[in-house]
Amino acid sequence: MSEYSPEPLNGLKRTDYCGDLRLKDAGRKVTLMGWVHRRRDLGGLIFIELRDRSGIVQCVFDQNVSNELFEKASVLRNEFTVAIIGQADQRKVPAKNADLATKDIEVNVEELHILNTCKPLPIQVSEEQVADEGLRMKYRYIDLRKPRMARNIALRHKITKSVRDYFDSKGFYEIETPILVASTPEGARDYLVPSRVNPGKFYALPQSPQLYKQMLMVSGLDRYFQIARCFRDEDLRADRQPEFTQIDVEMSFVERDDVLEMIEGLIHHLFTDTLGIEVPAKLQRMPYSEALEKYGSDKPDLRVDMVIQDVTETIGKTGFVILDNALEQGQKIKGFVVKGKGGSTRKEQDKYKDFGQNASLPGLFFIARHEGNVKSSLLKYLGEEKALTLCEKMGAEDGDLVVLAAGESRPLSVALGKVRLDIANSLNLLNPQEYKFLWVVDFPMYSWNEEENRLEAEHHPFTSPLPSDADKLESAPLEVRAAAYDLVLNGCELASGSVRIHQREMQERIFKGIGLSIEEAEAKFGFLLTAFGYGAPPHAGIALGLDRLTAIIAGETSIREVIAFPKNTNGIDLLSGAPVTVTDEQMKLVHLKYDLD
RNA sequence: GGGGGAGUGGCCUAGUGGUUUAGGGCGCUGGCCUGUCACGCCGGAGGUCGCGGGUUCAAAUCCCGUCUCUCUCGCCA
Repeated sequence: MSEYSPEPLNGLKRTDYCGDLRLKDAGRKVTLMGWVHRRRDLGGLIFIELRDRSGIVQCVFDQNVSNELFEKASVLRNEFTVAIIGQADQRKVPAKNADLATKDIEVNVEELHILNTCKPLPIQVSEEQVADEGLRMKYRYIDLRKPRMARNIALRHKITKSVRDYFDSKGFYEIETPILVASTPEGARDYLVPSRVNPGKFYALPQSPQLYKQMLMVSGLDRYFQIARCFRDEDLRADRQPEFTQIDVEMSFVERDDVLEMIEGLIHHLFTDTLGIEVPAKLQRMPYSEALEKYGSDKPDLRVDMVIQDVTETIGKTGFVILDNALEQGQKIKGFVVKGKGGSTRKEQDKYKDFGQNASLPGLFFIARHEGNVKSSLLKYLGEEKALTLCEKMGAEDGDLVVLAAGESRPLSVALGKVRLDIANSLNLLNPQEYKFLWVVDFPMYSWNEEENRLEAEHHPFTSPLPSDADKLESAPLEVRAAAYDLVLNGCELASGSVRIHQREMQERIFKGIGLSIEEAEAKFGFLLTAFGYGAPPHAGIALGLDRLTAIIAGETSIREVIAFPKNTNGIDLLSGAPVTVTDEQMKLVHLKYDLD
């Protein structure tokens, strides 16, 4: 390697981003700045793929044009930082790399400025091999240079921009709410921040801006949104980070459908803007009870049309001990049809049985219609005629497979829901390019918390019950439906919201319902109850998970691929090392002492 | 808190008790090459096989412990 020293910019100005150059730029003199993505040194001719956040363009150094320039270019190595001035021209030889957006153009270099060198890399920027994720996080600044990551980050920007444009056009204010807030008793664990000036007291980081956005409605600000960071001190997953971002929305003087329509507009706008995909103006809606009955899930994946059907009546008493016993215990027999799998092998059916096992369904039965025949282990109990009637009723034609199981109604549906998805997955029926949206509505108000032996709010305790069910709040609380709604995309919960309570009396009833004493309610949420007494308007809102939304649009399975600096599964930021120990001096300042076991 | 998977030069990996002096690719490096495009060709450096202990004549390979990464159940109003 010959000697050289990095140069200053010296007033150089970039004229173009690498990835933006096209045939129409041929003949222009351009100044580019970026990184050496690849070099191809042919001896006498050097090709450099120059990369910046926009993409890659080929640059050419020809020894015959300038020997001095050529010598300088020969020291370039991967990820050197350079500025290049040259003539953009149509490629002399057509590119073999047809995927390259800049394939029609190359830059004949006239000036090269080496702005910085680069040591051999701990992870490679080229995308042929993917380094261990821990290493990627430690060297995130290199990882983010990958075209795919740059694309994801750009997409995220585009989405947030699009969200802001949309809500602005609809008369929403973007309002920041506090990050240092009061700890709340319900829900996830809070991150705590000790207060230096208030010894022994703590802030919490917000799990959501819920109460503040409701205060904004009481304030008469009418329409609020925020790209809001939220914090939950719970264990991590591929789709769960301790800090995550929500598109948080609240509106006054509206009912449920006004919110749904507003969000349908947003989704339509977003998908057109980012993917060029036309989402229906009105999205399908389904009550929670129906979603569980038909799909065994409160977030059904509608890309798969295998619908769970209750065939208890059709099958009736068969003489088959297992099914008859189930019937006697008041259990149900349910199943669904797998299209085109009537000829499935024993091995495939065994695989489906494994799916059943994983969903804690010990017994899975099959009825196969194949080339005019009916095959089933149940045949000797059902008889061929009944089996056929069952198939017809379920919509199973020749060539299809019926999957059946018995159990307690609700758990059976849930288990079959899992099996349904596993089978669909194994048959590659889940097309990632297909986007099936669904509003799940009429969620239950409460669920029973076994451990704490009390009711808890299924959504959150600020959710209004459906007015028609409110009279059952005390007498039959588990039957009360809430004015809550989820937006589901391909089996993934994208958004969750509700019509809020805006009257003190109703809010007190709900707090009481979840076992919060008057004193506790007053201590934790007194300001909310007080505020409701001063002319709180009817209001409703929703929050969309920006990370998941972006991941789905980007075609990524992990939200870490669309977050610039995510944390690992232990909640550690491998780049900075956070969380870290602090000095005794710092601890003393915030009046804290360790008590480590 | 529980369960599964993984850890081999800077990176990705092959190797499941002895043919291993741990093989290949990328990267790095010396040389050749004027139209490559994951350029090509010839050479070179770089490894206590995560760490500690054990079993064995012999351990990257089997066992135990431990650390790290990852997936997952619980948890996530």
